[in-house]
Amino acid sequence: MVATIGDVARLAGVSTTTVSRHLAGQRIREAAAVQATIETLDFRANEVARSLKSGVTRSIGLVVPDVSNPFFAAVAKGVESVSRQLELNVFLSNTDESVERERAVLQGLVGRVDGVILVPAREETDNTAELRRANVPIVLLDRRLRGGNDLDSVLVDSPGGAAQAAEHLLSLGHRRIGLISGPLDTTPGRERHDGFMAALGAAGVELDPTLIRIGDFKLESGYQATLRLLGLPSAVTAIFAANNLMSIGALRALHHLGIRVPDELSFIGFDDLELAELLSPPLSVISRPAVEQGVLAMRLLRNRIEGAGSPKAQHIVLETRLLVRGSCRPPQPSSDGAIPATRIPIGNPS
Amino acid sequence: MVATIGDVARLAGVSTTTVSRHLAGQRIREAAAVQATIETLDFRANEVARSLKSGVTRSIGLVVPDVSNPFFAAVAKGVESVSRQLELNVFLSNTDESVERERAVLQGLVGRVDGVILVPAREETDNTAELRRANVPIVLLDRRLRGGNDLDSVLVDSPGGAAQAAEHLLSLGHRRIGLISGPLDTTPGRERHDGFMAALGAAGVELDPTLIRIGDFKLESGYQATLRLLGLPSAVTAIFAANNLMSIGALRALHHLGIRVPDELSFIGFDDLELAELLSPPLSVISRPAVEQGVLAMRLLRNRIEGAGSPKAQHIVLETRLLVRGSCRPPQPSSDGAIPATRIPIGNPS
DNA sequence: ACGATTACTGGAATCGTTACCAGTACTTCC
DNA sequence: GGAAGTACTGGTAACGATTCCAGTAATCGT
Repeated sequence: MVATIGDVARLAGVSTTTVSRHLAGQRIREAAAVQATIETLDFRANEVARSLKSGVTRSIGLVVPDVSNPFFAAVAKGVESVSRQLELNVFLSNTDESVERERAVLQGLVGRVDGVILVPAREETDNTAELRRANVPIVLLDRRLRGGNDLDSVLVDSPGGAAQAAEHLLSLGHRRIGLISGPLDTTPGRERHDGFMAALGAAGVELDPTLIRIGDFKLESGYQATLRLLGLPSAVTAIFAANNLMSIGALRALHHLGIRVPDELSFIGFDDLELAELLSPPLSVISRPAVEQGVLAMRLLRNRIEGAGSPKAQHIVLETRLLVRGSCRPPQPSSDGAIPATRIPIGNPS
Repeated sequence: MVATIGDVARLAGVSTTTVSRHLAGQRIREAAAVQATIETLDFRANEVARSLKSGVTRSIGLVVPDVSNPFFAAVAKGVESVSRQLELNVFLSNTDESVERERAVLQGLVGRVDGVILVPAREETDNTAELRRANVPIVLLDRRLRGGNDLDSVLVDSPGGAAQAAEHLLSLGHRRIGLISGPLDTTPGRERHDGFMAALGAAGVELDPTLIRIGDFKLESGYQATLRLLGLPSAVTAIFAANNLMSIGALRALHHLGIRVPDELSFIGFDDLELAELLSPPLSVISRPAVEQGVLAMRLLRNRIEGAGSPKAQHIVLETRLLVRGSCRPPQPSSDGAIPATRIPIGNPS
C-alpha cells in the first residue's frame, strides 16, 4: 500500500543505498530519475524504521498536570509553536497531579521521545530515573524536583510574585488575610506560601494558622477553602489564591455567598485569566508569561537534544507582574466582623 | 546503556524468541529466571522496534486549531483520558486555522500514528489523502470535510444551538440583531450562521447584511466585529457570537465602549466559559459537552483502529443547551438609536 | 602513461523486536 | 511399544531504513 525505499530503488533501477543517499541530500548520478519515482510513488520515508536505525525519534514528550488549565494550555501552545519549527512532534500527557500517573506516563515515553518537558506532580517524588538511564534530556517546567538541580528548568519568581501580592494587600491596610495555598510539596505551592508569609512577616504581620488553607491547585479546593475562611469567627479582609483554578473556585464561593468584592473583601490571585479584566470588579492578579515559559523550555530542550547545552544545568526564572485592576481596596470598617453563618450555603460549585 | 531483549536472553540463558514469548504472556519453562533478569536489567521492550515489526505505533494524532482555546483544551482532555486507559500516546498539533499547517502536520503524522482525530481548518480543503492512502483511520471532530462523509465524526447540533440563541433573543423581542459568525467554509461557522438565520427567518425577521460580520473564530475578530456593529447608523439591540473566543473579543469591545449588558445591549455566545457565571451580568450561552466530544471521538477512533467499527461511517451529533443567565433582556426603548460615534475608541483589545 | 584523486556505486550488516518453521523431549493412549 | 499429541525450544528471516566497506569508472597531475 505504502511505498518503501526498496520499491523506489527497484523502479528507478538503483540500490536502496543510492535512494537513501538521495534522501539525505547527497548528490547521485540518477537524481532526476530517483526523484521522479519518489514522486510518482508518493514515497515518504518510514519514520519508525528511521528511528530504529538512528536512535532519533523526532518527538518530545510534554507532561503536565492538566491541559484544560489555561496556564498549561498556554504552555502547550508555546512548546508546540517552537517544536513545529524544529519539526518535532509533541506527545501530550496529563498527570492530574498524581505521582502514579506521572510514573506511568514517563515510563511510556522511554524510547519514544528524544526529550521531555515535565511539570512534576511532587517535588519529593522523582520519577525521572528511567528516562535518565535512557539518556533522555529533561527540562522541568514551573516546578522543580528535590534531586533535580542537575536538570534544566524554567520557573517563575513565585516567592517574588507572592510577595508582590502580599505587599499590595499590606499597602492597602490589610492585616487579616486568608491564604489559599497550593500543595507545599510542589515548588510553586511552597514558594508562593513562603514568599507570601515572608513578605507579611517583614511587615510584622503574623498569620493565624487557621487563615492558611492548603489546596491542591484545583477549582474545588479553592471553593472549599474560601467557605472555610469565611466561616471563621473573625473574618478575613482579603484573600490571596495561589493559582488560577483555585482563584476561580474562590470567586465562585464568594459569588454564591453573595460577598461583594472588593467592598466586603479584597481578592487577588496568582495567574492571569482571559476574562479577569471583564469581571466586576476586574480582577487584580499576579501575571506571568505562560506561553514564553513553554517556548523557553522547548528551546532549552532543543539544546540538550542537540548536545549543544552547556554541561551544567540552566535555570531560567521569569519575572511576575502585579496587575492592579479593581478587586482590592482598603479594608472597610464594616467588614471587620465575621460573615454571618446563615450566608454560608450547602453544596458545591458549578 | 539500555538493555535489549538480546541482553536478557543471554543473561537468562535462553533465546530471544523465548524472552519475546514471555513478554507476550505465553508460558515458558524458565519464566521465573527470565522475569528475574528482566527486573535486574530493568528491561523494557523498545517500542520503536516493536512498531517497525508490528506496524502498530500505539499512538494517535490529535490535530486542533489551537489548544489554548478552552474548548479544544477540554476536547484534548477528553481524548487524553480515554487514550490513557487504552495506553495510547497522543501527538498534539495546532493548525492555527491554516490549511497549509494542517497539511504539513498531517503529513508528519503518516507512519507515526495508528489513527487521527482531526478538526479540519476548512470544509473544502481535504488534506487527508496521504493518511487515507496509508490506511490511517480518521475521526472528524466538531467540523466536517466536504468529501469526508465516509469518515466518522462527532459534531454538535450547531444549527439547533444557533436557533436556540435566535429564538431566545426573538422571544425577548429583539429584531435588530448583530451576528458575529465564524468562517462560512467551516462546518460550525456555516451551520451556526444558517441555523441562526433560519430561525430568524421562520419568525419573519430578515437580517440586514451589514448586521452579519464574518469573523475567523479568533478573539480579535470578535472585537473588531463588535466595533463595526456598534458603529452602524442604526444600532443593534442584541449580538450573538458564534464561538467562545469571539465572544470574549466582543465582550472586551463592549467593555471598552462602556456599553452596559444587558441594559443597553443583549449578548449571547456559543460555547460556555469557565467564568461565564461570574461575569456581570452572568453570560447566557449555548453550551455543549466539550470533554464528551473528545471522549466519543476517541472511542470511535479506537473502534476503527481495532477494525471493530461498522463498515459505514458513524456520525454522532450531540445536543446543545441554552443556559439563560443574565446577559439578555428585552430591548430597551432608549437603546433604539445608534451608539454615539464618540464612544468608539481607537485601538485593539487586550 | 601511470598512480592518485574524485565521484560515484551497490552488497551486506545493523537497529530491536516478532513470527514462521522445524526440532526435541516428554506424556498419553491403545 | 509405537504412534499421536502436548509443551516447549531456538535459529533465522523479516520490518524499512541507514551506513560501513569495498569496488569501479572517470578525471587529474606530473
